[in-house]
Amino acid sequence: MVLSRTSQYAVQALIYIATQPRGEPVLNRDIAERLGVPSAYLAKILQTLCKQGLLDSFRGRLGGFRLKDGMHSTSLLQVLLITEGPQFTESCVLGLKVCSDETACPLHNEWAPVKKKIIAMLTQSTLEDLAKSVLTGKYRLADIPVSFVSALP
Amino acid sequence: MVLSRTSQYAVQALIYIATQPRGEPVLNRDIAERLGVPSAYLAKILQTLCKQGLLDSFRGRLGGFRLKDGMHSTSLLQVLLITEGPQFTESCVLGLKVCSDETACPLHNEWAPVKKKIIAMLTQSTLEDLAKSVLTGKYRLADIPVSFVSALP
DNA sequence: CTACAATCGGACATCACTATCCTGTAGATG
DNA sequence: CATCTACAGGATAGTGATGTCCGATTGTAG
Repeated sequence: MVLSRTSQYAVQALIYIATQPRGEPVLNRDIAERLGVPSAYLAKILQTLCKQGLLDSFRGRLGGFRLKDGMHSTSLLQVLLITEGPQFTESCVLGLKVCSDETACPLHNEWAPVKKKIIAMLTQSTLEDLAKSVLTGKYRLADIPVSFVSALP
Repeated sequence: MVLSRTSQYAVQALIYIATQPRGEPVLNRDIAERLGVPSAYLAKILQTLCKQGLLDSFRGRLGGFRLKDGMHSTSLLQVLLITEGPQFTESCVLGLKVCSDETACPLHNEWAPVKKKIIAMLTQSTLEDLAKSVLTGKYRLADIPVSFVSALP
C-alpha cells in the first residue's frame, strides 16, 4: 500500500526538480532540505537516477542535478521500475516465485485487474504533470512546511 | 506491489487452514511444511492471529490451530489490517504524515480511485472463497510442489 | 595555477523485519 | 501420576533497507 522510502524520495525529488526552471541544476542539499529527507541518502538515489539516464549531474560551482532533456515526460512507472527494480510489475502478491496465468496463486485473478489499474495510473502520471499540479499550490510535496518562499516560475 | 513476508505467510496459512475440514485443528508444523515457510516464524504469526480473534489454538495432543467460529467469512482486508497494521488503508503513497483531501500530496487524487479498487477487492475476497478456489486445484498456495512424502525414518 | 564548491563512491552504522533457539506451560492419554 | 505432544513466548541472531561519514574526484571562478 506504500512505496519504499527510496522510491518515495526519488519521486518527491524528481517532481521537485521538475518544478524548478528548466536547465538550471538544483543542489542536492536544497532538495533534501526542501523535502526534509537525509541529504547523503538522497544523493545516492539521485546518482542512481543519473546512471539510469533520468538526470544530468554537474560538479563544481553552479553544479547540481537537473532533468535530462526530454525527461520531463517521464512516467512514475519508469521511475519506480528503477527504484523498486524491474520485477516491480511482475512479482506475485503472495510472493510465489512462479505465478503466471497458468500456475496462479489464489489471488492472481483477483489481483490482475487491480494491478492493471495501478500500472495505468502510474503510466499516465508524468513528472511535468505532477510538477504543474504542485505549482498550483494545492498539493504538498513534503511534510515539512516550507520555511522560505520558493521561487515561482 | 507486494505484501510483507508476514502478511504473505498469514494469508497463505489462513487459506490453507480454511481448506481443511472445519473444526479439526491443523498443526503449525504441517502448515509450515505445506507452505515451505519457517515454522518458528509462522508460529509467531499464528499466535498473533489467535490474539486478534481469527484463530483458536489448542495445546497438547490433537492440538493445533483452527479458524474460530464464523471466521471463514473473514476478508483479506481484515487479515492485512492485523498483519500490516491499522494504518494499512490510511497511509500516503509518498509517505507524508498528513495527506488528506485538504492537504494532499501530488499523487493523492490519482491514487484515491486505485486505492478504492484495492480495498474493494480485499474486502470482497474471503478465506472460504479462496479456500474453495484452491480446492478446485487450479491455484497454487505455495512454491514448493507437494510431493507429500514425509520421509521420516 | 590555486582555491573552493559540489558530486562521487566506498565504508561503516542503524533499524525494522525476518528467522531461529530454547524453555515453559497446558492438554491428552493411559 | 507419568509422559508425550503441541502451543506460548522471551531472548537472540541474521538480513536487507535505510541512513551517515569521509576522503577522492571533478569542474568553476578568480
